[in-house]
Order: sequence, then structure tokens, then C-alpha cells
Amino acid sequence: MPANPAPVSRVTMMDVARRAGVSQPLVSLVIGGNPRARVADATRERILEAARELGYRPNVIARSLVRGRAYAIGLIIPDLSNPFFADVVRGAEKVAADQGYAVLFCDAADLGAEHHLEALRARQVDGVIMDAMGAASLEQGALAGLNVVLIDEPVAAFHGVASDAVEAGRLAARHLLELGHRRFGFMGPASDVWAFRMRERGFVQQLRSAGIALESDQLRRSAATVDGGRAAMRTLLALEPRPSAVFCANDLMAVGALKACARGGVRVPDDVSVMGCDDIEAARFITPELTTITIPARELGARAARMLFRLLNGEHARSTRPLAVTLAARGTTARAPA
Amino acid sequence: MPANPAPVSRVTMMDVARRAGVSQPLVSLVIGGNPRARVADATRERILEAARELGYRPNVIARSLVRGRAYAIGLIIPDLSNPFFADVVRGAEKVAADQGYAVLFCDAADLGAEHHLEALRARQVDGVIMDAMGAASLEQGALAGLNVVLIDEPVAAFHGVASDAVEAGRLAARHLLELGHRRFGFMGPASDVWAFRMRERGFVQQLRSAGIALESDQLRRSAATVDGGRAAMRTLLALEPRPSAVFCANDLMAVGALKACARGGVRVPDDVSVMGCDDIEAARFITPELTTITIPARELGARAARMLFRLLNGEHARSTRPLAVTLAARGTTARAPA
DNA sequence: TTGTAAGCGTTATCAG
DNA sequence: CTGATAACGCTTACAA
Repeated sequence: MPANPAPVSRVTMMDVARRAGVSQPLVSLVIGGNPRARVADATRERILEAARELGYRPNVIARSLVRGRAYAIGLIIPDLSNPFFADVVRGAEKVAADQGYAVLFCDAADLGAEHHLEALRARQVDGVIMDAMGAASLEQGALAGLNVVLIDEPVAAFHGVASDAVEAGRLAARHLLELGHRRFGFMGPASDVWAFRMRERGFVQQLRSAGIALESDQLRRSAATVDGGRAAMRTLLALEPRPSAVFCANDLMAVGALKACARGGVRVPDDVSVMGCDDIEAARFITPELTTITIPARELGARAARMLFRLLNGEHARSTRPLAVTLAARGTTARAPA
Repeated sequence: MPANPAPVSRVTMMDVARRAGVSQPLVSLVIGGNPRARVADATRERILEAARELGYRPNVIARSLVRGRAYAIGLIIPDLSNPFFADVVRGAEKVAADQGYAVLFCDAADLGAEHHLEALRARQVDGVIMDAMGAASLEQGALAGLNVVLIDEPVAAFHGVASDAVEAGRLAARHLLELGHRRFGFMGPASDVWAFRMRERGFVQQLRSAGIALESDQLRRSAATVDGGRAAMRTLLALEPRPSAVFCANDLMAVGALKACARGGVRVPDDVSVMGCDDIEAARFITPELTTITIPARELGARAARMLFRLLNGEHARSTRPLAVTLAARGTTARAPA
């Protein structure tokens, strides 16, 4: 059995200083790599060597305390089991790691955003990235005084990056219309998550401008999960007349919808066309591959991180325009049946 | 546009002390919640109220410095785009958050484990969880002096938790044998990741004890991804005679294998049975649903975290036996064709 | 060029 | 019970 807890780093600047026969602050000067530090080359060498021999590693905590910067950011997402958010995390983590920042990962599925925000505050994080967490509905002041970048949830009071969710809905509608569909269905969660609302809006708008109105029974509210999609599709399939094309608020729902079709003996895309939104990797696992709207999840995370760092550096973090989304026409959509 | 960087927490214990008319250390005593702190009820109340009014929040960084504990752990995984690891992360994060620990998330896909370990060290993390990162092949000393818990990679020198990977392979073989298959294929990555090696070993062993040997051409080396699986399956299908059952080292490969079958006009499971391993959620997205071995990813992460905390508390972290894996017999396997 | 002194926000150890 | 006083490891003036 391995040995027990060992202190991580016992070697301090003081140790290095003693070994090199200099004062501790001088070590700080050299190690800190301050470019304009004028230290005799000989001493510098001596210090660096002493540090190397001792295996010295700077203590970020101590540095944080004195500099008032934690060199860490918080990242809160609704649920890592949705691959879409996993990509957002990857994008943000990469950028942060490149900058030498740590990412304090928080999944709000269990503990709730407020709780995590409290914890992040206590850790003095330099900023927080939140994805689709209903920032508007957070307890008053949960975000006060924090450097925040919101993903896919434009709120005037905060910085943020977003995908072009309305366009996502429009693209879906356009694609389906072009295939000759005239009778539609839509499914999305009841929650007030911005991206879902906008996707729906874009979809409905585009249909309307083609002279097609959606009755309320063509518009199903259900959880944004596979099970939710399955349930919603069942009721949609029971409609009379039955929609020939269905747009799902995200890919997980679309997968559920497909399952419901398979179970109900409804052929996709021959009898009914199904579209998702997000373009998670699994969209191409299924057969036929899922027609969907590609949302650049990784880029969303990466941009949010970049924007946050710009903020932290006092640069003007101009809010960029929505990230472009694109149609990924694949196998679950086809011309409307005659 | 929102306002610029604001210091996170300006209120210190000193402020609270002044407001309550007591000394700062006394505030620490009260706030620290030390149960055996004998403080006059009146003063305690006064302090707590002052803290509330000022909106005081403890500064974890300062506490960390003096206590020599960061109350944070590092979590390094190979690649978050594999949903299996996302589940591991979820499990570990939940446990850590419950304990008031922060999780410094590190994806080794881009920067490499060594780099992240260095960064985690500098942050004085109390411990590190690593999943399938080839700890054995890490640069000498990269883990030295760190409290480490390894997932799915038993190394004598470190604590760890693992799934029963050999049994996973055996279960797959047994299932396929029971279905009457006699001619097999296996695909796995060339890397020396423990879990993959053991899955293969269990599979091969079980077949051998049934009197069946695998020729080298029935054993394909390929990346543990969808593309890798597709490529491997292509060559497997070209074999003469062709295997009637194929076990893939993980679900992503199996998905790729399925794609290759579809493309090659090979019916699953009628012509050939395909099995995966992991049981990621997407295993049930496809049709027919993927027969696979369920590896309790979340539990793996959760246990690793629990074990790490036991370690940190100086408790004897008994290494538990491998986590049980189970067969999930679904639609991609069937009786061997006549 | 280098050393001294002060302080970041806490906790912990002692005397009063 | 309470309150100085001294760390924790580092950065940053300011002296020498």
C-alpha cells in the first residue's frame, strides 16, 4: 500500500534563497521572471540553479493572496451528461489552460448554480463562465460583483457569447420547407432557457412567413432529453393529420423522437422527417444519420473564455455577434411524402 | 455594456472585527465555526451580525495558505469528448462538491498529463485523480509526493479504483459463445491503456478455455474512436472466413464497426454480431441498440474521489476490489448464422 | 545590484 | 473568555 499524505511542496523561496546565499525577495525577482529585473547574471544563475537542485515550485496560492488574483476561473454548466456541454467545457478548458488558468468545474445538475457560485466566490476566482443557467432567474445578487461571461443567454447586464439560435430555427424551417413539407411539429422544453426559446421562435417565424401557422397541438413541451423526445413524438404521431416533419429543440430529443418512430412503425425519413439541433457527435452514430443544425459548442466555450480573459485584463470586451450555425443535412430528412 | 473587473471580495475579517468592536482573530474563531470555541454568546451574535451586514465571505485562499491545504483536487482525464469520461467527471465532481472541495478540471487531449500535473502542483492541490493516463509511462517523478488515485490503471505504487476489465472481456466472450458463435474478431487500440488490455485478455482467455484460438488477423489494432472502429471492421469483414461476432474495446469503436457493416451491406445482428464496452448513453441511441458491457463510469469517478478524501483525512484507504461490470444484452447480437 | 520591511487574509498559539 | 502576536509563502516598494 502506498504511503500516506505528503505535503505537496515543501521547498519555499526561503530555502532557495538560503541555498543560493541571497535574500528571499531576490529569489522572487528572479523566479518571477520579471523581465525588467536587473539582477547580476552570476546571482541569477546561482539562484536558478539552487531552485533547480531543490526542485522548487512556485506556490500559486501565496502568490494569489498577495496579488489578489486567483488565476482561476469557474465554469458552471447545467449537465455534463449532455455531450453538447462537454464540448463547451473542452473549449473553455483549452483556452484557460493555455493561459495558465485553472478551471474550477461545476456541474449544476446536482447542487445548483447558486451553491457553486458561493463556493467560487469563496475561492476568489477571477471570473465565472455560465452556460444556459437561467442567469436571469438566479437569486438577486448571486452574480453581483463577479466577472461573468454568459453563454447562450444574452442578458444586458452581463457579457456573453451566444450562438445564432433564431437562425438555427430558421434554417431548420427553411430546409424542411424546401423539401416540400407543409405540416410541421416542434418539440422543446418548457423551461425558459434562451437558446431553446429562440430556436423555436426562429422556426415558427420562418414557417409563418411561408404562410404556415403552427397550432398549439403541433407544439409539444417536454424535457430536453431522449425520454422527453420520445414522449413528445408519440403525441405528435397521434395527431390527425400527422405532421410530415418535426423539428426538435436539441439532438437528444431528436434521438428520442426517432425511437418513438421506430417503435410506432413510422419510417424516417420516408414517412416523417426529423431534425435535431446541436450536432453532437452521436448525431452521426445513428442510422440514418441525424439531420441537424450544427452549433459550434467548443467555439462557444473557447470564446467565452477568451472574452473573460480580455475582461480580466481590463481590455474592452466587445461583445461579438452571434456565432454562425449551419445546416447539416443528413439522413433523417427527405422530401415530403405525396 | 457591463462594468469592468470588480474585486471579488473586499470585506475582510478585519472589517468585521472593527464593526463588531472586537479583535480580528476572535472573528476567525466565530466564523471558523469551531464548535469548541468558547465565545460569549453576546459577542458571537455581534460578530455574526456584523459579518452578515457587511456581506462577509471567508477567503479560501488565505485559509489555504495558513492551513497548508488547498481544499481542491485535480482531475485529469484523457478526453472529455468520450462520454465515458464525462461520466467519470460527473461522479468525482459530485463527491468533491459535497465535501466543499473544488475540482480543477484538466483534459489531457491537448496539453498532456505532465503539463497539467505541474500546474496542479503549483496550485498546491491536495490530491489528484487520473483516469487511464498511462501513469506508468509518465515521466519519472511526475507523480512524486502527490496524493494520487488512479482510475482503471492499477499500479502498485499508487492508490486506485478500477472496473473489472478482465471480467468485461469474459462476459462478452461468454455471451457470444452462448449464442453459438465460433469465429470471432476483436478490435482495440494499440496503446497500453490497462483497461483495454484487460478487456482483450479476458475475451481471449474465455475463448481459449472454450477451445477457440484467435489468429492475429482476427485481432485488429486501431484507435479507440468511431473512425478507428470503422477502419478495423472493414478489414475484419474482409477476412475469409469472416467472423460472425466482433467484440470492440469500447462503444465508440463499436459504433464505427456498425457503420462499416451498414456501408458494407452486412446486416447486424443477422450476419454478424457486434459488441461494445462501456455502455455510454449513446449505446442506446442507435438502432438496434448496442449490446455492450456496462462499466459504472460515474461510480468509478465517485469512488476515486471518496478514496482520495479518505487518504487526505489520514484514514486507511483500503483498496476496494474491482467494480462489477455487467452484460447489457441488446440488439446488435444474435444467434450465430447457420 | 541587493537586502530590509511591510503586508495580503487567515489560523493558531499564547498570555492576559 | 478575549486579544496580542506570530506565522503561511510570496510580491512590492524602498533603502542600502
